Amino acid sequence: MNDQPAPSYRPLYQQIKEALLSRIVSGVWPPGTYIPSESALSQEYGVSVGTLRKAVDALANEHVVIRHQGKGTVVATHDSDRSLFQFFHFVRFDGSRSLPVSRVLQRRCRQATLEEAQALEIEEGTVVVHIQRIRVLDDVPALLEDLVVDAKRFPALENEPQTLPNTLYQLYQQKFSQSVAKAEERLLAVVAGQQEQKHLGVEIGSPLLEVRRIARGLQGEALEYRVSRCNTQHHCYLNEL
Amino acid sequence: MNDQPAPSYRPLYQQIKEALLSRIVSGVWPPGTYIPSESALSQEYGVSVGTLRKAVDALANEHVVIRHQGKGTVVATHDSDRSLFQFFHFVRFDGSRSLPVSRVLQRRCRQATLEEAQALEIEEGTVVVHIQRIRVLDDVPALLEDLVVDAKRFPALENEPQTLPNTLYQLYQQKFSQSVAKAEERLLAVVAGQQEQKHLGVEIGSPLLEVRRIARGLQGEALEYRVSRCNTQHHCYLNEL
DNA sequence: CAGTGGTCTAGACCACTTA
DNA sequence: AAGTGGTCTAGACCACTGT
Repeated sequence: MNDQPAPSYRPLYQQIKEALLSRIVSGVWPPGTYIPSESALSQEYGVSVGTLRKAVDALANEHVVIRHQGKGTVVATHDSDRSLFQFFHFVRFDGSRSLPVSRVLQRRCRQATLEEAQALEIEEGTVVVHIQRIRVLDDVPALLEDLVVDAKRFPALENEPQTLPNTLYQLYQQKFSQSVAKAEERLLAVVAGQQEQKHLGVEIGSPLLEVRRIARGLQGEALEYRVSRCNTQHHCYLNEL
Repeated sequence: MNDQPAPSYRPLYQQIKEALLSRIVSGVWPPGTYIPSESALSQEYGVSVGTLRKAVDALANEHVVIRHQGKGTVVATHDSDRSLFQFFHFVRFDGSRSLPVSRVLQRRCRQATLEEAQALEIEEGTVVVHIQRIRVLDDVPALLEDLVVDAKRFPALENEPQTLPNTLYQLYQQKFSQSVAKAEERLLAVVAGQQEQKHLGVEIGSPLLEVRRIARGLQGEALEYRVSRCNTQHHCYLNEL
């Protein structure tokens, strides 16, 4: 997405942005910690405050850090209110948000299918952790989700405590040091099968909204491939352009 | 969306941003024209170049203007490549874009339904122009679109030349001085009916992706309400987060 | 070459948070 | 009151576009 086309000239603030990012990625500044003040950082890097600000601005725009006037700049966590809905677009028809409740149906290791391998940019047959869950919105079982992650990147995820947190990305961040920073979603319409009939309470053949998401880390690595099938009788997917 | 909560303090660059915007809205700087240089504007408003830049930056971020290094800053038009795909999210499954070709099926004036009136923020029964068309992607009739606009805002739209341009928003801008700046889309899954069977060549009861879009002008006024039903056999809706 | 936007500087002051 | 990010200034220089 942010491909620089053979730069030949690289603005200072971009170099500093990457320097800061590498300190976040490497774990020097874990999520939730306040990074040094702008004046301190500008001195450390030997640049003006204005230039350093542009670097931090860029990170703030990508939700990697969050600024708080008077307090400081914190590395973003997936429990901060703001970040919660960057990846969750299902709302009531009037546009109001509703918090999902999750129930895990299945959790096991297996080999990646071709589709999953391509999405995760790994070899077909690589061992992945597969989790299936339903998500309840306003007491309606609205989504049936299947997601896979590379087992090497998330060791022993299948043995995590029985009650997985509602926001899985928080778990990825806290237990596996993997922060989801962006994602691509492909949406299409499909028909409900037996599984959806059973878990979502819809009739076989009824239309569902399918969302295929590739979630990516701070440096664009594919972390998770997720397929959600949603009953859009009571909720819809909202996108603002 | 950009609601300021009783500011009590209003940064200079925001005031200037609105001053610039009002000159665009009022037609002093129509779409496609280059606005004065940053130094000229900074002198006119009696602020520093840096402050004026922040104002223009804000407009550029909202795609109201487009900067061109070495040339100047131009008021955005709907034919500029960049702006074309802000509102068109249908792609092939590999993510590559494909240009739509449109064919108008119907065009007439009638009274707004309740749903349309609410979307357009007008009274139920107000006269609207209703256009129905199909859009072909890669030689596949992929979308069936129904859209309505307030007839008062778009006088005699129903009498426009038989061959409406492919990008309607370009027409809105050139003939009616209405620039679409942002939009909200609600996505859900529906089943195909007779109309979709006839025009999209899908079977009755097969699943379709329905997109309900409210397109808004530079100041947030609802300009158009559009419902698209898409056959997602060969294309999908792509969203990057 | 002149003119544009893009980067960078050094410093002042303001608004907000915390102690 | 001290420290943070947010605004604003005035000016220098760089990269890109036209003529």
